[in-house]
Amino acid sequence: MSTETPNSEPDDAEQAFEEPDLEGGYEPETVESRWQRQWVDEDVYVYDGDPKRDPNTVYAIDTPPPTVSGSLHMGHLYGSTLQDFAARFRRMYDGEVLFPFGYDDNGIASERLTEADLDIRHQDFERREFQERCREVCQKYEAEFTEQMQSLGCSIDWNHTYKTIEPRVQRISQLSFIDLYEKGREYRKKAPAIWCPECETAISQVETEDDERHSHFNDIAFELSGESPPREEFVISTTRPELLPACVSVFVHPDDEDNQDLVGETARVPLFGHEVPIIEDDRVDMEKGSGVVMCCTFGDQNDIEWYQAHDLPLRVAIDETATMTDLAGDYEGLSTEEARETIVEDIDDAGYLRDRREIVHDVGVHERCDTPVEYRVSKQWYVEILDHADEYLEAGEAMEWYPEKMFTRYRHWIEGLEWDWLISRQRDSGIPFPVWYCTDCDHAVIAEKADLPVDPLSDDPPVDSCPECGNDAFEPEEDVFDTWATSSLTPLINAGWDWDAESESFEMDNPELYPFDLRPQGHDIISFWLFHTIVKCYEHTGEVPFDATLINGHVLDENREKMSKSRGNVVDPDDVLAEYPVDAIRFWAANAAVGDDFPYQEKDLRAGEKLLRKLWNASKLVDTLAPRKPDEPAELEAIDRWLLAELDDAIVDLTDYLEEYQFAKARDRLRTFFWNTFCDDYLEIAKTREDNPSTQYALRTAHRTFLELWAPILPHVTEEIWQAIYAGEATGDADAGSDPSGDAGSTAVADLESIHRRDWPEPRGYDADLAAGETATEVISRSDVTRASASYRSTRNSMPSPSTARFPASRTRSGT
RNA sequence: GGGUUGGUGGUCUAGUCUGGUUAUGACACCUCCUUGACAUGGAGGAGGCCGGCAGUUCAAAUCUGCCCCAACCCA
Repeated sequence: MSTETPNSEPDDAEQAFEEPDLEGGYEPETVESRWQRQWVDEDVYVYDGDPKRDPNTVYAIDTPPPTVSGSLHMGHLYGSTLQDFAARFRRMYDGEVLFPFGYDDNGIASERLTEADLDIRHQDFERREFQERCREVCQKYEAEFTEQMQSLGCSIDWNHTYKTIEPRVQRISQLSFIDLYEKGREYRKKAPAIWCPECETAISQVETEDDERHSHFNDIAFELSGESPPREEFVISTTRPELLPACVSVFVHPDDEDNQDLVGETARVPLFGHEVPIIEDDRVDMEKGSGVVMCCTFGDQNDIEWYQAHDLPLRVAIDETATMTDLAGDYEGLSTEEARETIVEDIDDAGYLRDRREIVHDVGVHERCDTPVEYRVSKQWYVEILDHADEYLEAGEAMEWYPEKMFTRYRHWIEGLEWDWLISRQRDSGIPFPVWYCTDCDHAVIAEKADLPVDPLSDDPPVDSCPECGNDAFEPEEDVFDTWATSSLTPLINAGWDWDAESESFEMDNPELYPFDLRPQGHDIISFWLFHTIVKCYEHTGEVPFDATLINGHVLDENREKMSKSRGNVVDPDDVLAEYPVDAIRFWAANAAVGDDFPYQEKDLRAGEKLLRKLWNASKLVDTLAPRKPDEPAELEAIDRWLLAELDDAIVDLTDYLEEYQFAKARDRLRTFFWNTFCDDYLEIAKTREDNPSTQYALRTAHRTFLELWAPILPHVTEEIWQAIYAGEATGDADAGSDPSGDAGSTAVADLESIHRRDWPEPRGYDADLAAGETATEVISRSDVTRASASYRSTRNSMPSPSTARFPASRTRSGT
């Protein structure tokens, strides 16, 4: 073993299992991928599910599955690394851990990815056929993504993965719909909904965002009709003159003295000629334009409120593709943009345009395609949430928030809710509603739970005739669920929630997992993903689905600026991984206070590399200073007792920090103790006490503990050192380790004694001896260390025996 | 426009809730050191009016008010 030459056997060097040893320097580029492969091959992180397990001995994480819309970015890398810190710590500390992984591939995002990737349009395909294309494209991206994820070395249970489009999940999603329907929490209603004319679907409030757009404010004169009008005309300002044909009324603020005379009069819409009432309402913004405003079907959310409050008629001038309808007369068939320009010209020609000026204003756009949204009346399915808002708030209060301050965001979001949750989407790719409608009375027929998953487009309804009217003809629901309707079920998916026909109730395959211990996610998705998940799970189970939620911040660029493609400051994880060890990246990731945004910093990656090297080199030194398994002396000497007392303190602190997800504090505490106290002070002293059994015992005890304490943060290097020195010793068998002749990975060692499955260190009780600590601290003051080292040096020069000769076992064990 | 969070040596940050040593550490910088793992190491040093203004207090990075700046969330 010790005579192994670096470049022998170039032919199958890759294939053969490389026995870890401490020769030479640490080589992360080969070591890390080797362990990543082996951890997966040997099921080191597989959750050993047992429904009867005491829930308190299981630490279950519910990870939000990434949307399939592209490749891995720094946010994924950072988020999964934080989750992995928690998972690895808990696996050692608590026992079993479920760290699952999934893909959210049933929604608009993956549908648009497919269109872009294949350069096709969903409209040009049959639904089934288009869905096939989606599956193919997603599969390709998912395979790539999985590979990238695995190269991060996260302790994910790769046997426990799911896709939100797979049949099992489709069944859960449809069961969820039926359960909420039976509980009276869902309704189908014809009502105004936010509509994306590009995607041609209704969308929910959370899918819109504001975007600054250039536009024009047009001052348009309206004439008063009526018997004896108080004046001839008034002026309204609008950015959307194409909505004139949809105008249904004009509003004036009750406090607007200048325009009070208009209230109760009737106005004639220019160009289109129809007459509309002038009404007062305090929702008018008096500061904007002339203070007089027109209400249309529908320009914005105010229009909808007025439509409902004043019982106004509907005048639909724009259809689902943002094309003018016949109501627009001559303008029928034009797009809204074309109509806007043409109508302004015609209004000008007719002498009604009083002014036109350029403005920049915020427009609601669909977050997926940046298209300004419209508001359309259509028949949609809703989940009722507004009436339970208080309960959802209480559910949020019942959870632990890390950091605590993030709860405020959740509270504000709930307090600002204005719409029930719209869950139907007029799309091709997605999970279908398990619903048919009677062609006669429109009664909704819901699928039988046993038949799920179903697709009403190809499956028959469970009844032959309508239970309401006896009619025997049905029409399938063509809509599919909103992505969030399914991705809000991940705790139930992970716990194996299903309808049990025998007991006639919902049950879980792994009830010990639910409620989940931790829900990690970025702070940007608190308001919808986390919120929707709480809504769904709470309604289904009556329980808050998570004990705690961990909110991570965003990764910024080196100048603390948000990464964005347009700015060109995006850091690609592949580039970082090519240059730095994963463990060094993890060391960087542990640096931010949880919840804070923090910059990507190469110098922190270099600091991580230095630490790996230090850990490696210190391990080499320890290995030459003490036998691998020294006996515990009856009495420890003061200096050694002091070290172990300090170690106890570090264990206590570290355990507290990691339990509270304070990764940055854990990292700094351990680094300082390891580097400054252990390496700089204690190792120097230990060099002078080589044959001392007390020191040998303390050295080895501390070294093993350091590896265990570092394991959650630096899993690769600690595993490599552990395997090189300590693995296999428990049995004492000669064949501990592996069978080098075995044929590569597939038949690898049956039971790898991974450091990551060891028990988390516990204090050994040395902290009680404070007096020794006091004395010892004085002993290792700088001058003493220097003097001790110097004196050792002078004696050593006349002593021939190399330390390695004294412990031959340390060099040959692995070779036997 | 409303809300939330943050602003600490050149850079990133700890400390702020619970006021009280010389304000923490890392990186960068300067000086010295080839001491049996590590010079990608070690020892030492310089560098901060803790965003601004006012207030409370014997005492303020820390508490209060106002202002400025940045990011995010919601309009």
